[in-house]
Amino acid sequence: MRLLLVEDNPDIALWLQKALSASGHAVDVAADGVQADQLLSYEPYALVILDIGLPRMDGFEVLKRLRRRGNKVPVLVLTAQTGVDARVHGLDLGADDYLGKPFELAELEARVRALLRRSQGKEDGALQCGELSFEPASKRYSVRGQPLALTPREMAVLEVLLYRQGKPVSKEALAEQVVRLDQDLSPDAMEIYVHRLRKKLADSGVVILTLRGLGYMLDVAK
Amino acid sequence: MRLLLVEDNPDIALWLQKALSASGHAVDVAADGVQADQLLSYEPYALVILDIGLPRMDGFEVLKRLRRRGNKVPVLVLTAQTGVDARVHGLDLGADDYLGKPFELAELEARVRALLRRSQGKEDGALQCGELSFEPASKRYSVRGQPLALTPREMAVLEVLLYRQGKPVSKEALAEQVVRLDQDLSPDAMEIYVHRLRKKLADSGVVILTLRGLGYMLDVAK
DNA sequence: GGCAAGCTTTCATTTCCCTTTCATTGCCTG
DNA sequence: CAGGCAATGAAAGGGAAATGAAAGCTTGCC
Repeated sequence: MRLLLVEDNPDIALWLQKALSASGHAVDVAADGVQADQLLSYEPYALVILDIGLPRMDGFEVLKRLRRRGNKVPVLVLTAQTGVDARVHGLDLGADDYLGKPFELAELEARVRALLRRSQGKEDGALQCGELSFEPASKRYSVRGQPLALTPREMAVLEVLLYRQGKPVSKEALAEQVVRLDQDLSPDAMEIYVHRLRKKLADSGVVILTLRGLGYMLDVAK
Repeated sequence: MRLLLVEDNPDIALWLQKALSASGHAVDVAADGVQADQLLSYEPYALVILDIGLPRMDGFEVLKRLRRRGNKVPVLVLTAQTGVDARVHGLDLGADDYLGKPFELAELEARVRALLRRSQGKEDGALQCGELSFEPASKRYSVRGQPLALTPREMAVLEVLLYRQGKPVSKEALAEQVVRLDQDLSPDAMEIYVHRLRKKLADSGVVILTLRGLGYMLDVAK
């Protein structure tokens, strides 16, 4: 994972950079707020470790500007200020975690792991295939940002196909995933849903292929 | 929003429940740690207010178990212990904010608002959607500056929809956020509130869409 | 060609949602 | 304390969308 460490004290910066590199991360270091702000506006990072006391632009300002640009990257704030007010301030600005100095290296590493894990977990929230994307949390599909109106059954079928994109799914398997155990549904009904889905997905950059005798497969259109 | 208040002192519990209910929240009360732990494992809350000194299981343990289950609900910790150690302990366990006893009611309410706002990923004080705006501090809705007359239930429903604007909210989820545990309300009643809200929001530039099978969604009118 | 698998349309049924009505409750006011 | 009023939510009827069976048609494979 690629991290940005924003820390003006060269000793601490070097110490943390070494430790985090040893954990297998790629660590960039910014020594002041302006430099951090610039890096963050065009480089993609998986995590930011942000000191508050910085030359030229303080950490709160860096954070505020970051969030104002709509960047959702997880931010771990480091600070010597232990007051609740400072913590509340940081969290209100969109920090994801907070660590007061001095801290144990082990604790920092644990929090970095936790934040990365959490943000990775969020990403399995957005399934994509070609121009089609799916948000499991809200059960919504969209094509190039345009929401796609699907019926519940259609959503269920498409979801299964999406999770197994590039792999064939038999009609029987589909039927089992789509209805509850206590219900009875002929696998032939899948043909109807696939038919309706194909119409609605006509210009979505995604197609449902038929693999005769095997089932259906979601794939990007060519 | 539906809150859980965990407080063993009946006087304080009643006082806070009344105050928070007056702010338009649905407030359940748990009088000991075990009860709180059980409620938190199967009821959805938007916020937890957690006293530390509790019978049967202390607040730290409740918090630890809550986070271990992966529950991310915001937690505001109340405590008579003013030491930094206790505070750090609570925050390390995953508390989101910290308030020492005694406290002003106004401060508690402010922190509750801040946590609710932050947990929804919003940064502005006033929630907005199209021409409709909502002031959390005073619980007032207005359209183009004109105040909107809503009943308490209508406000509660609209608030939930507003916090999740652009995302569908099922009737069941709505019902759970709008009423307390000891109340009984059929999800079908949501249809009535939505119906009444739609009439009152007729020319507000905001519509409540029906996503069949999914729920309702607040969106700007087109 | 023949057959099986899949495609498409039709349509009755079911499910979900909208809307109105009305009994009940709690609060305000005289 | 009575009467009025607003809020609430259950019930029921109507209607639109979703569903899935049936049946005829098309396509691919031998």
